[in-house]
Amino acid sequence: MLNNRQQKILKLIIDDFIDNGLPVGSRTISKNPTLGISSATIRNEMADLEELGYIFQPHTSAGRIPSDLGYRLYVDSLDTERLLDADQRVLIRNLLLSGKIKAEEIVEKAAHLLAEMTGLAVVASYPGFKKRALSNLKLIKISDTKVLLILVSDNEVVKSITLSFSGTSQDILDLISNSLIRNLEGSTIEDIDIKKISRLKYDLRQFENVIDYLVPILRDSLKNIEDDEFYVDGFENFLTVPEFSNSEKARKMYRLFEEKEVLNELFNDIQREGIFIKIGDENNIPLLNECSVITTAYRYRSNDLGKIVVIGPKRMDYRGIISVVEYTRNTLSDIFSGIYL
Amino acid sequence: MLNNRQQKILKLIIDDFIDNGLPVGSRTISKNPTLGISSATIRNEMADLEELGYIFQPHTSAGRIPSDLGYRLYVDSLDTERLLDADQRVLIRNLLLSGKIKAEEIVEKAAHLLAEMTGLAVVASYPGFKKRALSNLKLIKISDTKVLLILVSDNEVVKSITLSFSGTSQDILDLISNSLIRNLEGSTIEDIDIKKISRLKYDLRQFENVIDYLVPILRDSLKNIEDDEFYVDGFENFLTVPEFSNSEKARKMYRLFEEKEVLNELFNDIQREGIFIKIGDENNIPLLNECSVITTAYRYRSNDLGKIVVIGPKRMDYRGIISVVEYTRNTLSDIFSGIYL
DNA sequence: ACTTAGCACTCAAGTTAAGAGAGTGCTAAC
DNA sequence: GTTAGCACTCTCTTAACTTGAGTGCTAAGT
Repeated sequence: MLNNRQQKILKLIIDDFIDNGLPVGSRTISKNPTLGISSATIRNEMADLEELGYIFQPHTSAGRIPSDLGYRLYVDSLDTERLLDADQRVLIRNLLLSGKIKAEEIVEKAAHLLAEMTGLAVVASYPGFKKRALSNLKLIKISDTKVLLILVSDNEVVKSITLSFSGTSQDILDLISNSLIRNLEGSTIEDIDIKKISRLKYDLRQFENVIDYLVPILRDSLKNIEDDEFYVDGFENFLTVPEFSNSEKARKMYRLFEEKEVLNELFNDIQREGIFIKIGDENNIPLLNECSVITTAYRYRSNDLGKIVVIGPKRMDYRGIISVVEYTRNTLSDIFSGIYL
Repeated sequence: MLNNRQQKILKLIIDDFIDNGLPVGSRTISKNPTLGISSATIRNEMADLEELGYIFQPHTSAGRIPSDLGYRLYVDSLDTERLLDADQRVLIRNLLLSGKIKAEEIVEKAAHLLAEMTGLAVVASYPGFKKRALSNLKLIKISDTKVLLILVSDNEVVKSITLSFSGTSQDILDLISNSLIRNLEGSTIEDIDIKKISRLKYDLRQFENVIDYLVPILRDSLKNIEDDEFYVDGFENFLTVPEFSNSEKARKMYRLFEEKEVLNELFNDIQREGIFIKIGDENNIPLLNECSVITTAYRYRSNDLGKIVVIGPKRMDYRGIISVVEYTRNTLSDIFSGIYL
């Protein structure tokens, strides 16, 4: 489609625009020594590139700005191999490994780290909870009227739910907990149903009335468990992007990161481990049509995925960001595959 | 100090400025029928009010704007009795009582409600954890290498800490949990020390080596418990206040709400139940010297306080906001004193 | 001793005009 | 196919001018 020189010019235009944020003129490009052609020639090429839809002018007599299509070609032809230097690699790995015990905290930390290193907004998730098998469970008395139900999944996620449940001692709760986990262990959390819970009765006939009281409460609260936890970081970075410092847009953006459904929509698209980039209008969420969204997924143990989304203005340092995201993704996969233990 | 008419004029100026956000001129005030004096007279009075420091001009030939001192007098002489109508009272009470079991969720909800009703930023806290007595405790196995320590305080706050601790069965953890709670119950959480933990040994001689391994881990993790949990809501409201839509200020404000130390500083001033207002430079935190900060505390049971802070621009509807804050505070106090049970 | 009409004055904000600067497209020559 | 040259276009900045809201002060009225 594009000849070599056109590609080279397009790349120079986009590089310059990413650096400076101003429309790029023919003279600027012509100064590049590896090209050795005059601005007039560049103008001719630019006219062609514009006709093909890769760049456009914000107004007559202005330089050129890359279109979504232009960014697309640019991004697709980027070579990001081994860009990160050893220092940065060590930094990322050390920070992710430092002092965190809980898997979720590592993911949270990764989101923070990415936000800081890329200067963009980041959302990360930890593999879903409901589809995992239950590995432990405990009922803990917290007051005369309340009991805490703790659920532990086989990927070490812990969720707790407060139940309204009165007049039982911790001793009885311990017995019930033991019986429950014996009956439920290994079921996926979404598969726990009233039938399985009811098996309790056969174990603990002497507490039949307590259990009759507990079973519906348990069932209802299990229904309300949330699946994914999102870790959001770096929203503040949007406040300094000129494009978004407009107060109404900033407010909408803020809301975006607070709404679980939108985040879910964003995450549902991610099904594989590679790095995927959606530019401008390629995004399904209208609010993001001035943004680029970089997504990836890290492998959790062997068969589960955690997801990462990086959101920023279309004008971003794709090369640098892709390599940071990729290395962070790989490091998380490594950590969760256990190679650092 | 100020005669009746001056007070009346000052109030009119501030009311108008709060409504419109523009410097208030003498002609505007003179139109008020209850005053019946000409703009020239008002100008004279305004000159006096300015000399006394209650108002000032942003520039010569502009109308007047209230100074911090002016706002102070205005706020001190506000009468907020019974401003909230029955509908709003019912709304607040019902929302706070609806479907929430966990005390912390009620506080979180209250912060959200306040943010929505006032259009300002809100931070609320739940009574401190470390000074409370321990009421329950449980160790739960979450993987081969990790154990979750659950602590329940006598005010029903639950904290969990993940410990690196391997090679023990849930059965043994249950025994240890039982022994621990027997030895520690009633101690305040900050008073739990290695001496008290070590009593375990006498109870469970058969697991001495497990316990020797566990004790230092427990001690270290108890040190790292965080005291207060903050619920922040309504930051987004700052994005539409013209004064703060400046990107750098918005960013700083965002950071403010993320930094626990700053929030702690804000909360430490609150020691009593009444409504307190700090206007502009009355605030110790420099970033807030263009803001008014309204603080109050709700009573938790009989001897503990939870705190509420509302932050907005100095130009806010003090009357309305004070009454909403006050009613919410009272409702929380009522809920936690148990009168709705 | 207050109050008020009147007037000169000030300042911010909006409007207009001019000019500089960056960049383009096109043409004609190389 | 490339390039120098030139007329043209559009944004952005600056300065000058205008408008309008509001003030302070003075002098006359109550």
